[in-house]
Amino acid sequence: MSHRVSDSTVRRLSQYLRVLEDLERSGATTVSSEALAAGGGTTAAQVRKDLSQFGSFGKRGLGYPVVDLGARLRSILGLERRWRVVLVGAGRIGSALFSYPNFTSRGYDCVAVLDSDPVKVGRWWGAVPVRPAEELEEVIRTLDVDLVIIAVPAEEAQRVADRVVSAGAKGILNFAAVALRVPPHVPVTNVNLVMELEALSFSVTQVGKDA
Amino acid sequence: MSHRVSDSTVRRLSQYLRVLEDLERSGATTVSSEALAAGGGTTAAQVRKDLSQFGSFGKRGLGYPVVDLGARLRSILGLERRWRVVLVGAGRIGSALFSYPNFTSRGYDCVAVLDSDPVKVGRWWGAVPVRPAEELEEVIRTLDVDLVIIAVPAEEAQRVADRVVSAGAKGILNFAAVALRVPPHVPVTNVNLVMELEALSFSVTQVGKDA
DNA sequence: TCCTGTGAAACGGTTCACAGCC
DNA sequence: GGCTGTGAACCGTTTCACAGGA
Repeated sequence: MSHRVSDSTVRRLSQYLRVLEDLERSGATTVSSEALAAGGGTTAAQVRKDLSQFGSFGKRGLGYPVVDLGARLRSILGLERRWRVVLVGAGRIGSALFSYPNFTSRGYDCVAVLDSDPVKVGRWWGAVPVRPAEELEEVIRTLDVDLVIIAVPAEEAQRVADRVVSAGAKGILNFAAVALRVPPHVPVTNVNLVMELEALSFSVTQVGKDA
Repeated sequence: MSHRVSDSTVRRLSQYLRVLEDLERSGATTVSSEALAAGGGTTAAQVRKDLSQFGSFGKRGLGYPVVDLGARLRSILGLERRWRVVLVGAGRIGSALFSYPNFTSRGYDCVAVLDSDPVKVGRWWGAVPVRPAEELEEVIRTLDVDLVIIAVPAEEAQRVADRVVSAGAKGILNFAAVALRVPPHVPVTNVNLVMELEALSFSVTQVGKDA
């Protein structure tokens, strides 16, 4: 069971978990692969393949136990522990992320915010003060940080990433529009809003180009 | 040249365009597939395959002309025109998107912001007032809206999407954590920040699980 | 009967390798 | 010589179809 799990599978697991949590609230005890597929925007066969990579949770003829499967997915996704997170770049994107109710409830704790703008330094973000960017390494080490969110302009992102890696953070969520170069033991997840918008305008441009 | 272009290809084109714009500013006239690959985080062969789907822009032995290729990519991605955009949900995510310098410079104009919270209605977002959510259809029709950004809680997202589709918008950028059901002629691009975070924590959990 | 688990087939995207043009 | 354009091989993912347990 230690083979490579694809990225798309993981995203779908996250989606299934959301559906399961809704079902938990509604009191359902079992769920079929078909129902999970409907809620997750995919197919029943896909759901079964995805889940079978991690074991056999379902009962044939019945479906999957809602609570057990939810717990298992949380365990697989690494949501059973809490993650200590630092935000670099005290802009709107970071603030958007922190305002998500799921951010804290899913186990992520923002332990520091940093910014290179002296005007922002010293202000408070909820319970956390904005610190100067120079303190990055110190913060990562002394606050035992796991994940770093990079939300700075593209030109600065690689420099931040280098410092983050050498200070020993375990993963990076990158909002800057550059491909970061980091060693393979530090996973990076990229989110690029402009790229998504452009993918959308491409799709819209394509619609009706097939008559 | 009218075959199906994959989603991943489009995202990469968007990345290449960014690299080309940097090169334009630095005055370079040609660029090799290898250089584009380095800036875009892929391989030279991938760059050539991607571009060859739309024609032959390069000169063998030389590379690609920076300015021409940039223009061509903008045309392919639908960035030669301006897009009229409405934001539904006057929260932080939308505000983050609008604060991106590239949002306006790449051709996106926010023509309206809507929210169901009476406290937010009437406030101004830059040059645009926040309007009540009921006006959605009217706004889409009278302001000739192309794209709608859905940034509302998951429970409300499908209802908003239905109204958006029936009012005739051409595409949706969805920040809500649900798979929207829409007819095939309305492209949807999903951005799910919590899912990205969970994909990251999964990857970090996996690192070192292979010894 | 119902629904999962899973090999096998089909599909699509990426990589390779080289022919062809500058 | 250098670098693009592209068929062919490769590889991972999705879909299919059915065996088998509740």
